[in-house]
Amino acid sequence: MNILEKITNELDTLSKSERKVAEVILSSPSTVIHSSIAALAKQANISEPTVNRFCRRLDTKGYPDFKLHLAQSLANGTPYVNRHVDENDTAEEYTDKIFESTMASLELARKSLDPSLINRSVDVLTQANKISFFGLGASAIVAHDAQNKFFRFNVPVVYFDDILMQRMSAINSRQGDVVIVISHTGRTKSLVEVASLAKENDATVIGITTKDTPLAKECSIVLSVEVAEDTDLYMPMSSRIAQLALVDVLATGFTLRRGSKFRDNLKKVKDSLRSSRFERKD
Amino acid sequence: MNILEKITNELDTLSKSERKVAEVILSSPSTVIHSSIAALAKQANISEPTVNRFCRRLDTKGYPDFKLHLAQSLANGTPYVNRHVDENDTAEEYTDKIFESTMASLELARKSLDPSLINRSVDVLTQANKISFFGLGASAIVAHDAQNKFFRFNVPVVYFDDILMQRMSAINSRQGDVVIVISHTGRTKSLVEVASLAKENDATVIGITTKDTPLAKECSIVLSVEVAEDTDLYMPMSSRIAQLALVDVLATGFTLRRGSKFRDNLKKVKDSLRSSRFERKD
DNA sequence: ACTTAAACAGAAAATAAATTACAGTATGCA
DNA sequence: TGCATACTGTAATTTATTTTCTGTTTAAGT
Repeated sequence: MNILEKITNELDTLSKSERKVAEVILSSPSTVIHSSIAALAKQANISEPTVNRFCRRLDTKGYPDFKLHLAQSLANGTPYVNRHVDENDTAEEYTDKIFESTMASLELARKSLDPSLINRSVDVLTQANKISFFGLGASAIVAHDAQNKFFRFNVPVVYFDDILMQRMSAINSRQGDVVIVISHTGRTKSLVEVASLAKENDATVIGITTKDTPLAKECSIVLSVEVAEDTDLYMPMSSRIAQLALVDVLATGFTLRRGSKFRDNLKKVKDSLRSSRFERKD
Repeated sequence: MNILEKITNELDTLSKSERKVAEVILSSPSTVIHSSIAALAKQANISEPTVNRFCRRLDTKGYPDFKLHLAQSLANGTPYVNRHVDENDTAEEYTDKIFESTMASLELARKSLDPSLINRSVDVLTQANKISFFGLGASAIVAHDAQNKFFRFNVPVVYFDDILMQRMSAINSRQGDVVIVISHTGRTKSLVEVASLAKENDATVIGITTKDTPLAKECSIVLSVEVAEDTDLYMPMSSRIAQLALVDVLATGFTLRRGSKFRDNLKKVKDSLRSSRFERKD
């Protein structure tokens, strides 16, 4: 649908010169929609017919038609593509890029999720005797957040970001318990061990991780969250946000499954905070 | 903004022939974006220059530019809107809705941010002697995450989600210290007090919060993150994700400001984790 | 009702843009 | 090494858009 995504997807089927065109377009799509084919060709240092061939390869009728598609893709507020931050970006530029990349990652994550697995996870969670969330580093934050959410449901829930506590907790788990292990890489040794321990003790292990990883192998259910690599600045960025959104999904699924009476509970929890806050004047 | 609306609005300022053009366009805009100026002129039974004049009257540069605007208007308005989860949604439905709402919130948050304030915040952060992140509840997670990030920069950074520790830390702050206080509502009493204490002790207080709130009043810099209300299920959802994205922005700004040598540091931090992970086979 | 200026509309010319046809060059494979 | 296929660019062609200019209509003022 979105032509920018399409360009990104087909980058490797393009020829050398066509890729130059693609790069120019991806780097500043909004400029391109106001350029003639000649201007774009010059920008990319290639000839005009190459631009035309590029357009056709993307199943458009020609350059004007391509621009139309591009304009439509841009119209949706934003091109949600991963755009890399550049050394000389202004605050506005890097802010935009980060937000856009985050949105692009969420889009990708959503597509990679399997609803039937989410459904099964929610099943398992609603029937759990105890729910544990384990994560380390950036994923610890996600686990923490998950606890914060599920705690409101008045179900037994714990969260640990300490590997010893995680091990002890895993060893004490039993059938009917659900252990959710969160790790983007799926390769953190101690977490894989924890998952394995929990599994040996008959807990249901749900992994929020990347598929085909050592951790995924230890899980009863793998909720695989695909995320464009956060290579840029050596920090986990999009991965944890996608994981958090997934936690929201699970929590929402949980409340829906529990029915409407249950939701009154949530209101009570929320209302309990009132006295800790300054009143709103309006 | 939307050119179709604009045409409708300006119908009466148009001349007779131009109005014919307008009518043809309004009656089937999607055909028009694939028509040449000649085809459209013929359709409306007027001459080509008239179409051109019509386009200019709508503040476009000419016919091709007009088509671009039209195409954008036709593109599905806003793709990412807040869609409320419904009682009977399937897993797929509520997953999609939550992800989309999250993306919509990010979009909104991005628009509401003032780049110059981000720039100032980054300035202040790079020159800080000490950086502290404070939050409670869902915002504690954001503060925790922020610590996790800034810690990698090898700068003195602390995070507290305990109100006593926050108070003590705030009282011990001094000029040159930066205190970042995170609260979606901006009305949590103890956090407002902490901000106030820090301010009295000459720390620079940056608030990640909503504008025009008691907390915002206590801050030297307010990074206001606008978020569509999370009323649905009585849980903070989009707000914390937008805050996290903002933390990413600040962290990124920080590394950019510090220059390229500095980034080698980050790589070292990342590499230090290697031995804790299972090797990748590929 | 007539005059005059302004706005309007279209024909034709000029310009600009996009596409095609073709030819040279590179690339990979036998 | 030779052949075939796929790329790429130049130049020619076609198509599309814009400008200029001229005749016409419209409206305001006398």
